[in-house]
Amino acid sequence: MNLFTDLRGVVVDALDQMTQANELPAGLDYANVTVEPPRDPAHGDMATNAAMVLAKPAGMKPRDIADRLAARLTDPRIEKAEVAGPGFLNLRLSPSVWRGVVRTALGSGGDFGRSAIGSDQKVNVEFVSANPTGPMHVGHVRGAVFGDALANLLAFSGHEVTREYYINDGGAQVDVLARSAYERYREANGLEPEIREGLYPGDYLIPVGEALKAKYGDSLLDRPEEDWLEDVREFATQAMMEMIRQDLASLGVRMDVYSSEKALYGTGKIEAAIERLNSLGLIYRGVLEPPKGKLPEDWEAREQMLFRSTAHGDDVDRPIQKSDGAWTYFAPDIAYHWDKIDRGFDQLIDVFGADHGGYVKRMNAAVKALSNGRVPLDVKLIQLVKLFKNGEPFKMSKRAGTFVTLRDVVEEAGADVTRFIMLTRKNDAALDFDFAKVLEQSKDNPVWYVQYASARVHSVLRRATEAGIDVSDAALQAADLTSLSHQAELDLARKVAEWPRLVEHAARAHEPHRVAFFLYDIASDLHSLWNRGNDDASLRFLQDGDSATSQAKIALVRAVGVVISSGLAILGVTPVEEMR
RNA sequence: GCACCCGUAGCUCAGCUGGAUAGAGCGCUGCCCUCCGAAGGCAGAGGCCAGAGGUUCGAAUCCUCUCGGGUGCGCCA
Repeated sequence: MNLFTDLRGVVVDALDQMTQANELPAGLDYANVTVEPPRDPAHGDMATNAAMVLAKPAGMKPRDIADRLAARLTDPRIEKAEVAGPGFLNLRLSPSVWRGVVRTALGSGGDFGRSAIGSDQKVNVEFVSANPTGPMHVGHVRGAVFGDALANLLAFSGHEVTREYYINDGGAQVDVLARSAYERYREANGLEPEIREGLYPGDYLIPVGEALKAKYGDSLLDRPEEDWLEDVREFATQAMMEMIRQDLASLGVRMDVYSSEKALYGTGKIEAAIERLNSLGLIYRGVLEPPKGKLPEDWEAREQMLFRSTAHGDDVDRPIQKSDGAWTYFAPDIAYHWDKIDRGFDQLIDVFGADHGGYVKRMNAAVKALSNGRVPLDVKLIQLVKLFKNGEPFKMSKRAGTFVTLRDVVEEAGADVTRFIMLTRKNDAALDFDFAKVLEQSKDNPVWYVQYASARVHSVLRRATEAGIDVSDAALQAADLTSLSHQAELDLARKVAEWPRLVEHAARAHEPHRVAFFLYDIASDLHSLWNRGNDDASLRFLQDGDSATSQAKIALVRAVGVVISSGLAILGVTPVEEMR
């Protein structure tokens, strides 16, 4: 329930009345009728496009429809309805509407803006899914923050959300991990490690080697690989996952489910998924055309098992078995997504790095086929983050195996700042992250600016309390708000009213960055009003000797604080109460 | 060669799934501190929304093509 949908209901009711009075033909489709705040506040508080949308199907002039619609809008909340421009109907709302919004925000506390658009919707958000071969690096951070914030946003809009991590522990890379760890194990036993080309050279495997020694002593030394590979792989993978879990925790991310790729092998799940596709006539043996442009040197035509993904919108069919009969990476992925469908999710979201863009169509095709078109899959591609320090590119030397880790970023910038900044860009746009800038205390830094607003809200509450004014939610809610009458104050209240609508739009679009931008906006409005108090004493939040008026203004400030807090909660950022 | 993403103010980016005169920050110009926090605020200049067609009451947004940038393209994951 929010103001905008309420008012749309009022407009639709009026349209129905017009239909009954034969002022409109029956059977019109209202789907495109909107009621939204106009960009230009001079046009009023709300505007509806009803007359323009209906003009053609009704065979009438827009302004005629608008005039009659205006006459039927008798809801007390609407003070004035006037036709403007090509046929917009601009609505001016009673100030009491905005005061009511303030009261609602205070009354529902942290739940203000919570929506039910996702009720009965089970959503699975798969994100991070970093290979368990090392600590998380900066490239994973953005995906982790995005996925977590999106999950928060969906939960806030009523969805039942599962956060899930897919562990790629079934491929060749975990064998490489095992061999790398084995060298560190030899090192722990006093031998010289041989970190050959292709192995993981990072220091983070040294403690794993030591732990292997603690567990196995010297019993694995000088044994052929087949004797130890499986055990060491299992051990090292678990160690890596423990490290990743800790990395995620340091960012404030907690997964609900960890799914293992390896666990799909040998259980018949992959075979079952492929058989399911086969029964749909989507599996065949064939030879793919050679890739155009960049032809691999050793390319030769080979027959393999293919998935007819072109039947569901892909450009070419995709191999699910290598020519030697082993599964490609795609096969367990199909099985995994089928498993998710099977677990009853109504909606799947995959958060991938942008380099997986070529994977989207085939995954969509697979999910469409497996779910019979029932379960939508939205793959969110996360563009890369470019690190800077004082404008200079922050280099990571891959050769040395010393990449910038998630831990480095969090230790340098802090989890809150990192999370907020990562969400100040649309997911599919590249993002610059400058360690110096994100910690800067200026308006150029959105985190700081929003936190500053949060601090100001608390500052007002503290000072009011010192002045003996009751600022409990109950008291503020009961306060007489009629003194909130200045346009600047009503504008801020209007901004508060937009919060529930923004949540719904952001949730539907799967775009948590909109929350960050909104917070910046409302923070800016609060700062602006605060500053007007410098010139116009009547706009100050604390009015000396007039606790009733003060309470009304504080109620507004507090309502802004409620929005900032719940917005930051969606982003996973802790609001500050004081600037230090 | 093909697919996907991107192209909006000098710079970095928003733009509410098609609405009215396209917005914000930085930078630039000019104002504002006996003032609840000036780590700020207010105002101004700055745009052919890459380009060309199309769809319609109406396009930065949808469609087609062109140009430019990024990513990806079987036997890696």
